[in-house]
Amino acid sequence: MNQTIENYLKGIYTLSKQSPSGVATTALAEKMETKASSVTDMLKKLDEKGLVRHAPYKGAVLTQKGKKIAIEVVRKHRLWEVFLVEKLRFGWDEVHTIAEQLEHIDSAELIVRLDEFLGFPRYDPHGDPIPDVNGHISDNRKAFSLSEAAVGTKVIIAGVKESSDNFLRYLESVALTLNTTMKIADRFAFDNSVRLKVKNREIIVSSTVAENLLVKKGK
Amino acid sequence: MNQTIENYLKGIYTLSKQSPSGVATTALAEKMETKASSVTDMLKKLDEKGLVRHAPYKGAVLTQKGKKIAIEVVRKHRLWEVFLVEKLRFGWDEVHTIAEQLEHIDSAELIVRLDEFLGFPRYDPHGDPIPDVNGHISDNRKAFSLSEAAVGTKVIIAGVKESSDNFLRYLESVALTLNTTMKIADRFAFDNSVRLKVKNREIIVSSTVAENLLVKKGK
DNA sequence: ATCATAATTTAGACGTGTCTAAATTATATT
DNA sequence: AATATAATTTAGACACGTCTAAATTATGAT
Ligand SMILES: [Mn+2]
Ligand SMILES: [Mn+2]
Ligand SMILES: [Mn+2]
Ligand SMILES: [Mn+2]
Repeated sequence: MNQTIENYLKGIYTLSKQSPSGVATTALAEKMETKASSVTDMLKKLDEKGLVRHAPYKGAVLTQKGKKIAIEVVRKHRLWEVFLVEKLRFGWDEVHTIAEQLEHIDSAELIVRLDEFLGFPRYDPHGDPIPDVNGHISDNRKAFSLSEAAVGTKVIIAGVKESSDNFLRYLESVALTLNTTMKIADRFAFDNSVRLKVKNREIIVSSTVAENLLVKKGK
Repeated sequence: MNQTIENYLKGIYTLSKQSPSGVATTALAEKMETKASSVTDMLKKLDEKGLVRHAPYKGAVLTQKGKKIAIEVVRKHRLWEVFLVEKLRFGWDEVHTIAEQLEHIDSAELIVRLDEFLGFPRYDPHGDPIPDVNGHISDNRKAFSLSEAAVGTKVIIAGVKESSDNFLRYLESVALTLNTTMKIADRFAFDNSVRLKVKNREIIVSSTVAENLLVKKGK
């Protein structure tokens, strides 16, 4: 299994959450930073290999075999991200491109040992759940978007919807990092921005930020 | 810089210790597990890129630029080997193929932090010196072959000349691992096999083993 | 239902790294 | 010095992953 194929499978897997009936060629092309015609070529190959079912003009769906590989890649990606942040002290905005490479290292035993070395983490540095060795994903966070949190409640940052480096760096700079507890002080009707109380300080975040920040109920 | 090129440069670098005037196409082909014609093709490309000087029929020599890259790859390979053995508890015979992949991860900052995380190791699990960040290799082991050690002297295992998995597994199975202290009890003239005293036990190793085991003076 | 537009696929090409078979050059033997 | 043999390069091909331009199919607005 090579890198290109693994990256395509992961891309299809990610996009299929939004469009379970079939991932569009154009959407996948954008995700993979390539051209639609290249995607079509690759989908044909993946179909021949039994990793994807590709109905021309109808989009692509992972087979069980393809999904299994995709989830394994996600597991490896997230475990390496934990390693980079917890052991090598990288920031959560710095680990994506490195993990993007490390996820393709081909050694099952390596991942078994890495998992153990890290203490069997359940979530990655962005709050995303780490699939177990059988590919099962259990997300116990009960997370919802900050834009849906009721005014007056306390919440804890549980993850991000969007994990672009820009967004992560913004959050880092205003000290809104994973597991931060905060109180929803206000939501302003005119632009849906949200005022938060974090420890001793207050901060107002835009509706876009609120939309993309995942929280869970706090005490 | 891609994997194939890095592997070729490393291969040329390793072989050039035996033949500094130029690495032969055939030798490189065997090392790279490919055909001589493929090697010729690649040497032409590397020459064009300024990484190698290739005089047709005369062999290949690394340029400064090529040597720099080769040594960086060696540095990364050996640091990852230390990680695998020291942190993930792999055996020294299990790490080569994994490090062969990890050495190509492209991130200078990653290696800086890995080096620090490992406590700036000077030698890898096979006793080979780890080049520093500037590509300088300092080998303070003063190691020599066990086959040259005088009878009656005490020596410490400092490394291996040949690091095939088979040889490493043999050494592991007879508990002749890095930093083991032993006394040269005898060398038998008829086949140059060597009797060693290690702690409370005795073991006889063949001349081939003695030839490929590096030792330094012990107390 | 027709037509314009957008999405997708196909056709033909290219760079990379590899191969086999044939040609060329170096080397060793006589 | 001529010749046999080994080493090396060249010629031509192929799989992979990509591209541009052209053709095809789907969609939705009228
Ligand atoms: Mn990747
Ligand atoms: Mn992540
Ligand atoms: Mn390698
Ligand atoms: Mn080593």
